[in-house]
Amino acid sequence: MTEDTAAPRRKRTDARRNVEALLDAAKTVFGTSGVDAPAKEITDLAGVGVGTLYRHFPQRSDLIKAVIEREIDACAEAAPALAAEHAPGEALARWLDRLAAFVATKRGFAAALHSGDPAYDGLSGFFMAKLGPALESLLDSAVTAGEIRAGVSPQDLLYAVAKLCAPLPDEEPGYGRRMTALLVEGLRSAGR
Amino acid sequence: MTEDTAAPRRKRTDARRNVEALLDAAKTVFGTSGVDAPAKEITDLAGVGVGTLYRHFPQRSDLIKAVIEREIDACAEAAPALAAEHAPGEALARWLDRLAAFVATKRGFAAALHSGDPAYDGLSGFFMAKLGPALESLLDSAVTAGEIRAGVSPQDLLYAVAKLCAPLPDEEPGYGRRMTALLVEGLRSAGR
DNA sequence: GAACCATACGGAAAGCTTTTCCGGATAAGC
DNA sequence: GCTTATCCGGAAAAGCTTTCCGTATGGTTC
Repeated sequence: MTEDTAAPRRKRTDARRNVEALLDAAKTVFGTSGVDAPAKEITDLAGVGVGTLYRHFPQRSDLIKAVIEREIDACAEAAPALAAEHAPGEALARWLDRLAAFVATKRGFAAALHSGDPAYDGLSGFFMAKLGPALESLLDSAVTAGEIRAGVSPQDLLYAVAKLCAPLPDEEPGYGRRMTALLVEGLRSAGR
Repeated sequence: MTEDTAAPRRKRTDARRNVEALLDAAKTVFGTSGVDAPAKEITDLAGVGVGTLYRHFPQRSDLIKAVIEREIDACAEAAPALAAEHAPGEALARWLDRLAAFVATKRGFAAALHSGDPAYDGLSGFFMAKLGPALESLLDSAVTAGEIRAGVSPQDLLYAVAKLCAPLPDEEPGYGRRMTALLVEGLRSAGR
């Protein structure tokens, strides 16, 4: 039903450029001032008017979603490279570490996920859809190589890491990683 | 340094009544419309003007914090009763279940905790301060009774349950509890 | 390379929410 | 009952997101 053959027109270049500029600016601002930073700050950094922001991202949450989805994509895309460069078990460990770092660093991600705002309902689905296959492939390889016990669901592991590594105000550093390790330990023993 | 002896005057009764009404109304509204519900909705339900709300809770987040802290208190206070009525291991299990239910049910709690807003910085500290001792006592009893292995830090366990049970949009029901069980499993095996 | 027009831009204004302010009310103490 | 510190209520201020629309501009066509 999608008519990709009859593409009527290409999107204007300035429009595409502005979208990129907005995403870049938003990523920066979210990093420095948090996801609650006023939209003005983002448009100023991007050198663009507010109207332009809302043309491309009708709601504020759309921009946040887009920034996060971009980073999830980057995380998923890191898997093949790791699989090619390292032994299966090592590749899995490194990827999980990258995931943990992403979740721990991007405070806005945890905030959006737990906000309860319906606008972000699709986010955890996207997270799962993109990262699930990536993790599954790494997991399968590790299991096949006998470096990891079978019986671990990629879905469960993904959520668990995402949740455990979400940063809390005054928690000791390294908590997320420690707990993740403990969880994997549990999964191994639970695997019988 | 606190001069509780020289209490100059008692807080007016209507003031205290309004604070209670506001907390009750807020709890209800947060439950039905979420923590992002407009303040107006709360003051209307409490039968009070906005000015009154802001007199007692200078910032919106103060009200949210107060509601959450109230529930944390209730959770902590449930521990002694459970300890009195059940065997140590059972009491621990039931209390953890209550904690899990609290975290899973009160979406606003997870949202506040992960929001990144400095206004909620003290919240995880309060959570730990109130619930840590409660859990520690239950844990100690269970360990002493030989029903639970030693080597589990109350702090780690508390945070882990809080994080794992925080609800995500489309996650399967029971995930939090399943993961918590897995984690305890891991802690047991890690206890050597 | 000029003219046309669909598409995109910018920023002013509207719409909501939170937060402040202050004249008027009312418990508490005498 | 009178006094006074404290509190109440809601109107106004402030701040943010979102809408709107006249203007500008990239793409296409001749």
